[in-house]
Amino acid sequence: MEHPAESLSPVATLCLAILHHGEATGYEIKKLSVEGDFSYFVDASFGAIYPALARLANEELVTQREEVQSGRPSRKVYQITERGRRALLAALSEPPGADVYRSPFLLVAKFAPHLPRAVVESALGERRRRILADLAHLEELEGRHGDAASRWILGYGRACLSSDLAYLDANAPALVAAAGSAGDGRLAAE
Amino acid sequence: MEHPAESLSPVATLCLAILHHGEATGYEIKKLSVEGDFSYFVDASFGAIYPALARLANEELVTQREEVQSGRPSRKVYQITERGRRALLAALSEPPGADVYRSPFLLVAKFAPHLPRAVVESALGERRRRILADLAHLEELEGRHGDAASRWILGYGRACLSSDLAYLDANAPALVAAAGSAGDGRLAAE
DNA sequence: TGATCCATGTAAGCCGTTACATGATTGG
DNA sequence: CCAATCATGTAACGGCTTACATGGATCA
Repeated sequence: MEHPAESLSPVATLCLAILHHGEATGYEIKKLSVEGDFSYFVDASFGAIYPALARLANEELVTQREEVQSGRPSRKVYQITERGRRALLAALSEPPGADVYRSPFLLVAKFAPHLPRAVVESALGERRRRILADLAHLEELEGRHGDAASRWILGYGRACLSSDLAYLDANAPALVAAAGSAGDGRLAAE
Repeated sequence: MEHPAESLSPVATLCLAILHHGEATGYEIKKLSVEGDFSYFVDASFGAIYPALARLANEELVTQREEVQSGRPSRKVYQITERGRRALLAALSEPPGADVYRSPFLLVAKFAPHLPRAVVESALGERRRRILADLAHLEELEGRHGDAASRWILGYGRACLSSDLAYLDANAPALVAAAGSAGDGRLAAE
């Protein structure tokens, strides 16, 4: 049960990255991956995390300790091992894959001339709301983070979101104006 | 063979979106999804596109015409139908999913203190190169696009990439300085 | 002469989501 | 009293990637 580790899956990498900072349960890893400062990497579900942790334990990249609790289900607390640390650092040392940006919103924007004004407006509004929420969340995270690298990446995120918001605010009216300008008969309207 | 369309998969949406602008073969759709101005939406492979087109033809959202060529394999040219247009516009009319940003690079950045300087430097350099390439590519696309909506989304992309680059240029030295500052024994070095 | 472009498709397999199963405790 | 939180896991299903199979034409 000790392969040469054969490179980690994204979820496994996430688990090790989080455990590098301290022990945690699967449940906590999930929360950190969604709300914490790892959400930019992968956004994993339980169905992915639990099996990944089991595999990591099998390969001895993590160890586990069971904590029986009264009233609550018992929790399995995982710790990263020396081998785990090495595997993580090795994975991070090889050239990182390209960043991925997928935007359903931009597709809507591209089709603005073919869509009703209301649809474009609500997509724009929803997007703005989300950027604002992310920004607020980011600033909250910035409040409670000491190490330089964390502040660096949070700053990165803030820079991107800010310019994003600026473009949106400056150019939303233009997109709304373009909406519905192509004659498409009557759309998906009922 | 005519279900109520039951909402489109991302790849199917991509196909319809491209076909909305004019007929194309599976091969061409792939190219446009990688190089063209749809790459921000999904980046599909042949193994995803061909079956998707077959399904769309089955649901009568597209039609196909076979063009026999001498010397070359014959090509299947697809056209979107009225039903296809309606299905696409209906899909785009419901609230778009959240934009996704996944960054292996930021994970490397977060672990900078635990990684050798050379690793951090090369990740930073690679990222810079990619942003520059994307920017150049974007400007090339901007040169040959008439409609307002296309220019809008290209401008959006340019704004994001520019601020991205600016942050990188301003803050790369700080990250390099932080590299290797945590004592990790000897890393993944052999 | 060897890589790349054109061009379609299938099959196996991975990786992950969703839904299900279970159930006490705490907070509104 | 109802919802959410804590907590782990399994099973089914889906969608996409990768590799395979095929092969002439063009370009360096």
